[in-house]
Amino acid sequence: MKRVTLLDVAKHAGVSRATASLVVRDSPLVGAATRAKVEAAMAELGYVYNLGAARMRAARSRTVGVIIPNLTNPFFAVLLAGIESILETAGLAVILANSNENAAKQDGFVNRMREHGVDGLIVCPAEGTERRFVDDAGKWGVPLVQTLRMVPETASDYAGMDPTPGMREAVDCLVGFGHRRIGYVATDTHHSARTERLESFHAAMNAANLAPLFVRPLESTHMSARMAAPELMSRPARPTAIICHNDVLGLGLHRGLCDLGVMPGRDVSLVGFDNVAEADLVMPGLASVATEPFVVGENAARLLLRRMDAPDGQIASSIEETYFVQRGSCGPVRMAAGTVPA
Amino acid sequence: MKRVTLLDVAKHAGVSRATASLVVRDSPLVGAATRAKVEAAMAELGYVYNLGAARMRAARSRTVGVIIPNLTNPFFAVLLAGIESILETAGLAVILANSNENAAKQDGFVNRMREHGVDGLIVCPAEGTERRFVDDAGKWGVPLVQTLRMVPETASDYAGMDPTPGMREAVDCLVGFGHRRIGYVATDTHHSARTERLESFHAAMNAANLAPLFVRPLESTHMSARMAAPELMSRPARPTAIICHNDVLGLGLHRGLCDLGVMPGRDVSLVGFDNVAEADLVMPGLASVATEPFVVGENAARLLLRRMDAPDGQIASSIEETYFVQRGSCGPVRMAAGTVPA
DNA sequence: GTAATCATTTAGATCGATCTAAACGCACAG
DNA sequence: CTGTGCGTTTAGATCGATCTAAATGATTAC
Repeated sequence: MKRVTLLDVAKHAGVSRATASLVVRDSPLVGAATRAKVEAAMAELGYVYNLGAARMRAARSRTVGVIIPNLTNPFFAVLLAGIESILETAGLAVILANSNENAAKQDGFVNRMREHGVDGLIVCPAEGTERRFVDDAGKWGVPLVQTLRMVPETASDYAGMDPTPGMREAVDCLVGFGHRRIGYVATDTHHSARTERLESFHAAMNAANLAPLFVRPLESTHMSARMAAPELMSRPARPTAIICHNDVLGLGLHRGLCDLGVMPGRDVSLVGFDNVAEADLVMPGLASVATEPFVVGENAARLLLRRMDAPDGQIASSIEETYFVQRGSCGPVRMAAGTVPA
Repeated sequence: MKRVTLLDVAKHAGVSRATASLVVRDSPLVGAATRAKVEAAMAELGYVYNLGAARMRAARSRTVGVIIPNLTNPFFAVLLAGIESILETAGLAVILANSNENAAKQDGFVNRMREHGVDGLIVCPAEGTERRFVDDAGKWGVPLVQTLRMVPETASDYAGMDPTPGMREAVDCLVGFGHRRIGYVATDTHHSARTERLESFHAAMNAANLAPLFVRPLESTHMSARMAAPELMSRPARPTAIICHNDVLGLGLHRGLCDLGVMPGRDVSLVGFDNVAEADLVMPGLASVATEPFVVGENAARLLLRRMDAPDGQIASSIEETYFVQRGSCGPVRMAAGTVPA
């Protein structure tokens, strides 16, 4: 029992192989009667289209490579879900790879994907990705969309978000509550998203005529933030409010503060970033700057589709706005409980 | 500027196309000197292997299809990460699809993956998947591994976990704390994982000579569990402990109880399932039955590799144990605060 | 010196689709 | 009746690898 090929279908339907090929490709050239005959034959024989063979002759493989730095972070998982939903609708299969923030591994994946003949690439670049990475894709003629992070000094389509408005609202809210000693907890990995958020923090502080109390880099895990809480709170100039680069850090710190008996929103105000589902579950709720990773993913996929359509079109980008979601973890500054006077 | 083919490489290295082909496939038949020459030529010309062409002649496509019911659930995302890590090491690319718990969509994906000529399939079957689904895969000769869920009355390799020991420990812990009125919150989707956990709950209760106080199905979201808290606590026979089918429900309920001023671990004991990272962040920590989705994913991938190696080998399965992680959300039963005497 | 063995290498057919360019059938104008 | 145009269909070459089976050359055996 051999594989059913297009030739078998053609014979069974009494047409030529070429005609059968036109039918599977939904060509308008073929007559309605013939199409019906061929489709019947396909159903009867249980024909399965062979994309591998197709891709050899045609250029397209109906396949897109997606490289994500860390699948276990729900934020990226949701981004991926957004990407997948759009590509799926467009009839494109997603070839997935997890770079684990490893640029070398990422290079390997791109090679593998070239071997697979992907029609395009969506990448959230791992830390330390070099310019060459993006340039090469251009040289090879593989449409590339960067998402959430952008390799410095590179030009490609980009789907991301703008932390500025949300950060501004967050700082304004804190300032409105009387906070003046505001610290920032960053990640210890360096990429454009880190820079972007940190810069928007500086800008917002500037606009409020304040200087950041500190910028503290931490490994982006719940545990490291939780462990860092005592150190952050025992500084000589104790912060009255802290903004975190993401909710992983925000939630970890939330718990770390609770461990110390320091109540977020009462004893110190706390703001996260990403507004993950869990931010609304802790007590008090973690205020957070909201972004929609699913939508960013959709945008990235749409940019890629456009690029595949017009490889030489103008470079485009799509930036999602952010906004501040206030919850119990932000409250008025308290002079009383053990705080150092301003 | 045309694509570099194996023939170009062969010419450049002064060997035949066949020899070059042997080199790219790491065949032991080729001499060391020749191999070096060819590899140099490949590097020099910037040759990229064309998997599409290869797969046409050979059987393999170095590609595996993975279908997950819901990417936005971190539990599945981690499962996927585990699968990816093993397949990646084996040099297999992952073609990803998100069924969204939709069996019809899932059928579509399998077709698409057949078109792509995947060498195997790892599926966590969507709710309502029919027997036919698994049988078809067998008929088509596509190696299939089911994971976390198993379509009833089907035979295939399977990587899952056994809730029994963890559930037993959880119930024993609660009973040890004096609890006798124990309720269970299930999902409203029906699949083998739901049944398995519910049955292990019944078994554990039975072993403790207790009857379940109630079994309440809920949509598997934080919000639905949070909203259900008042109803659960205002029942005529008020539970002193509740076990939840997963941590999404557990965390949602945790928050819902806090909203009511009912303190988990003091006023009511609460147990979740999956032990997601966030279970340790809420206050008090959510006790949970732990499973390692990453490991289950790895197991699934390894089973598939074995199956691809030996298509006619014995059907195998790999079951991860579970264990109970006690945290603040479980504590001694309190007769005082508004509880109905046993 | 010839034959047999072994490790390498190769020519040519082949996988299953798509492409190109030409052919076909039919209608209609001249 | 021939020629032109249009919508449909087709033969045959082609994509880039792998397979089979045979050829090659070096080494050892007799």
